[in-house]
Amino acid sequence: MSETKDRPYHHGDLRRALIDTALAMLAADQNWTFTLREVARRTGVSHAAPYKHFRDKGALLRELARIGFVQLGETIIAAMSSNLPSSRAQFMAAAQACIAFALGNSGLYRLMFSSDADKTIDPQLHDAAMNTFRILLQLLEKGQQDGSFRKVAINAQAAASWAQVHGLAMLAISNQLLEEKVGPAPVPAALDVLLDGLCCQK
Amino acid sequence: MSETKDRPYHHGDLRRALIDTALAMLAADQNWTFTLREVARRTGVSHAAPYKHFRDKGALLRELARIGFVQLGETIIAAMSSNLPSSRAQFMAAAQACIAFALGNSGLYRLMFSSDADKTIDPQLHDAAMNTFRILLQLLEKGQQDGSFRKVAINAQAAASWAQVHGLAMLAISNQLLEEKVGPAPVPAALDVLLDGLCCQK
DNA sequence: CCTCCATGTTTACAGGAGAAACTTATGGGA
DNA sequence: TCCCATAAGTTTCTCCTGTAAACATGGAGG
Repeated sequence: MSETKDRPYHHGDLRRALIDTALAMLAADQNWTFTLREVARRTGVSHAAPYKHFRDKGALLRELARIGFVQLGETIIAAMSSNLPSSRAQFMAAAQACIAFALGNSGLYRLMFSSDADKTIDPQLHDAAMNTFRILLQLLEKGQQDGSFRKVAINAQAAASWAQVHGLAMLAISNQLLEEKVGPAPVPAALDVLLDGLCCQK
Repeated sequence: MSETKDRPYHHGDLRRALIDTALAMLAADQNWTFTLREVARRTGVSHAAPYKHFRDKGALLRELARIGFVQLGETIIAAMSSNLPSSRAQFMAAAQACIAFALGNSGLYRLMFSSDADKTIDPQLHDAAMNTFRILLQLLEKGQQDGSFRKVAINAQAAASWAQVHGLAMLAISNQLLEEKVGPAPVPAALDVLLDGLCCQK
């Protein structure tokens, strides 16, 4: 049959193909209401095939979220690696990179922090999220050591920072920072409020 | 027929009954994966009846979220109304009340801020959320006037505070504040970090 | 060369969403 | 007073989804 090349019985890397399709759909409509059958259909495969690679739709979503955390981590690290003068500047760059990522991939970002990406039942996802979180911890530690940040319980600072950045990202995604007539650059302004509490010099 | 009293053809206030059932289910399993049919079933009504009151499941969810915002607002106001010495203390009380509400109604709280409660397509929901947000704005304004808070663009402070409190609430809900071995009282500690940036006196 | 077994496919079924058509009370004119 | 328009429920129907089970295929190892 001439279709052998077009569609060999064994796909080769269906798992990856399904992920790519789902990622594309997620990016296209910025939500994850697509059905597993639709993903299979677009990947050109029978509707039951995905079950050989993912226990259920949730497992696929968690894998997407895991990839998202890896990408976010890379994005943040890239933003920090440019030669920046101070820890404060580095923090600002990292936070803004995170928020930019959220804005550019709002569907994926929301999925990453949604209850559909339950980290308590997926160690791999949990680890990926933790690794990204650790970037923040290391930045805070360095900042405390070089005298930029106040020497307070590191976890309180981490919780405050993480909460702040994530909260801003979510507000930014849902347009709440524009609609309410916040100033021209609400994100750095809000981050400055936090950094004023974080940094030694007022 | 003897059933007239048990189940009159017209329910009386089915809309309210559906909301109550859904609210109960939301509280019971802290998620909103229930089906509309299940809600109808438990309310003792045919599966199509809810459509007379809600366009679809989303409409019901948004109404639940709206109620949640009203309740949250009342909770916060109650927490602030106790005689507190300073604006800083009042802010702390309001923030902690918000986080306590989130912990005590994690399903509802997550729904309120999820994409399933889309504020851009539901003016009533949007207004309810805005009203609750306004409590924070007023508190910040008062704090700036009485000299407690720095006189910075009010919206930057509001965005920072809102993001912070909401972020902490989400972290608290998903147990991320305990698992990562944060100190004994991570929430006030993190809020102190923010308040240090907010307040005039360091 | 032949035979497993991972990877696909087909078939089957229990629900769910929602539309349409039908039924029942109820209250506001004629 | 009667009567019917209408709001509020119900029944029925169609399409779709998730998921399980049984079957097919072909590539890699003995």
